[in-house]
Amino acid sequence: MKTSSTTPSSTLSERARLLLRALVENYVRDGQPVGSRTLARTAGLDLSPASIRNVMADLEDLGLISSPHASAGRVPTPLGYRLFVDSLLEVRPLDSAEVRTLKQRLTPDMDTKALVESASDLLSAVTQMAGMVRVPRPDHAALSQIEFLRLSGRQVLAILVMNKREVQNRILELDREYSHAELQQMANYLNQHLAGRNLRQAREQILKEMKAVREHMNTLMLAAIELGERACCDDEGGDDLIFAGQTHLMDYAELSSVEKLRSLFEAFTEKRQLLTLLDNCINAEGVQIFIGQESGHQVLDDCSVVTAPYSVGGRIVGVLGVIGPTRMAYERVIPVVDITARLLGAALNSRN
Amino acid sequence: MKTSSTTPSSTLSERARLLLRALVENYVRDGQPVGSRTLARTAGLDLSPASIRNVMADLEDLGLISSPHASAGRVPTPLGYRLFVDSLLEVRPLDSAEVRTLKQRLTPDMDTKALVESASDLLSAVTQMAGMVRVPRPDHAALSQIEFLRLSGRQVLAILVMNKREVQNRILELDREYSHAELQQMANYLNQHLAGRNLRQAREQILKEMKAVREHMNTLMLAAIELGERACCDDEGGDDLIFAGQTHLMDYAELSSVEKLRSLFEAFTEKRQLLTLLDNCINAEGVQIFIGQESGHQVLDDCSVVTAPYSVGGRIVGVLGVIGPTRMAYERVIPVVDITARLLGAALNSRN
DNA sequence: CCCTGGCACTCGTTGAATGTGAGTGCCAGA
DNA sequence: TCTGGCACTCACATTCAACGAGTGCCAGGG
Repeated sequence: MKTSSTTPSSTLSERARLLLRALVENYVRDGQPVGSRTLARTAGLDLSPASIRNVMADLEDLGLISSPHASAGRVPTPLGYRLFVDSLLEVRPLDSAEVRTLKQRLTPDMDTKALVESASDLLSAVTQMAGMVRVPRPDHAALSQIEFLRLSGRQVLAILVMNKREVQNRILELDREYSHAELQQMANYLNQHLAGRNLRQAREQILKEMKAVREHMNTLMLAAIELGERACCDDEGGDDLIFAGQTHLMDYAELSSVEKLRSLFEAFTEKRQLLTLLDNCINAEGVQIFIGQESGHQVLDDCSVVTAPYSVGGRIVGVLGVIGPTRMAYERVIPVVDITARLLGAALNSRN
Repeated sequence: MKTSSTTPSSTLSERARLLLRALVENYVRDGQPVGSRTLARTAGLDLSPASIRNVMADLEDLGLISSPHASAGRVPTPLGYRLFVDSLLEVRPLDSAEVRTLKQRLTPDMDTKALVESASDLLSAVTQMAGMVRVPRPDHAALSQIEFLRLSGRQVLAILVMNKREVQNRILELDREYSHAELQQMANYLNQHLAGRNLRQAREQILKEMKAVREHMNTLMLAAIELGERACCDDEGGDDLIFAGQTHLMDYAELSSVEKLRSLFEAFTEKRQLLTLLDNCINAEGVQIFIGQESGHQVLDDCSVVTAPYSVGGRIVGVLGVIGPTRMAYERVIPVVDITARLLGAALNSRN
């Protein structure tokens, strides 16, 4: 922020950096290509449009900006946005009133499903884009109680009560018939050893005790462990990405060609692509941003995706994020996604 | 089909009827206003364009057709479509190969949720429009087993196994604490008296026996009945309208203005309006058709909705249908919706 | 009386010509 | 190194004319 020529960090003159930043800010605000004159007025630098044109030519050579056509202004390229978010952007933290509002909508007295849906709604409402939340991995959920119900023959219904209120069922096909008493006995055994632990801990515990247990019980316990692993938070398997506010995307001129919308909405119903994208973010440190083609999914070529993982008890259990046009107010969206992830994690956590 | 002037049934000359029918068919096929010459060629009547123009003028006066502008052809109005479907349309039954294909995708070995989703998918795939299915009222589902699980204090988890494989949970807040033994006893009692019946029968049965039962049990049984009433098929309450293929609607020129699409898709996420519309159809005899504004919901002003109730064991338990542009191939869509409703009902039925 | 051909008229659509304005690139001078 | 000036480029809007599909109406013929 001091030298007036090139900075070592970026091979870009301070002036160029300032101009790029001003250009992105202008374009994000107004949505129209910005020309040298506008930039001369708004960038704060005391330069003539002509000088600015020179710098803009450089920026264009570097692939950071481009003009839609000869006599229009310039528009940031994905590369330009990338540089902007990486080193030019000043994330303004949300003001505390906003944070409070968010917090009110994510309170520990809600169950997992309600929390996830609320988070998704909030993301979309606050950013005016599409929100999405990967439902939390059930690992962290505290196992309150486990019970087996004999259905018929070898079929047993396993009932897991998590977090005291949330119930999961799974029908298990067993290797042989078990009597009502046997099932009861096994449930008791499991409850004794597992109640209060989360699924992960429960699994470890089971593995530890496995060897000490009579042979004919192992299989059932293995089944129970498997059940725990497969059990997915709240909803019935696979359908574990919650969207909100997709229709907001119809308001953005850059996406409003019907074909683009079509493929986007197909991706929303299909979910697969977005799931893989989010799952790749699950190990990221914090907020992660995919600009344009960076996501690697063609449907999202004209979009940016901002994601953040959220964690419970120090362990990352899910990811959330928003989808919008590349032209989005990153300096606002980033803190919103960040805070929402924290608040969701906190709410999930302090609920146990 | 005989008199050459006006028929008593409709105040419309046979010629006018034939022309209206040809006009609708042409317009539905090509999507463009149809003029007198085209009609002269395709309607089968051996008339000159000029004569046809005279008839078209009459039809326009009656509000059955209208011209988008002076020098375009004519287009059916909603009223015109209405007359068409009411008395001009010849529903061609589906050929048996198609029926077989549908049948293969709706087999009794699927659970309720899978069946409903499959039906919705089929509707949208076959018609190339949006399909929707109201999930069946649980009344018809056969209660295989009921069990109570003590959670904490007065909270009890009720577990209903329906149709041998489908599980529903509901947490009940009771008036006092019940011991494990008491709960077991009550479950046994209920199972003895209710197993195998469907929820409606179970409810009646309960009401009958109520007076004969000890006082302190009544409340729990009432709770159980209430549970049964509230219990909703498969999914967790309220979310009981399954869509498929909404994106197909983006392909129709008459809907592809972004604002129309926006409000349509908002209606899809909101669901409320469509639910009320469908719920109004639940008492209809068979296929019901809403053309344009007939639905009474502004979002659907440019759409037509074709619905049909489906039933299990003679009782109507749900409704399904499709949404598409008013300009749709009614003579094909109607039998598709009809058959799908029958097949879904049959699959649900023969599963018990 | 109904049907038909003819004709004038309407009106959207297309395409070319034109002007306008925003913005650029480059150059010469301070 | 910055700046004003100037020619140039395009997208966009406007105008205008030609076109064509289709209508409404009228007068003549079966």
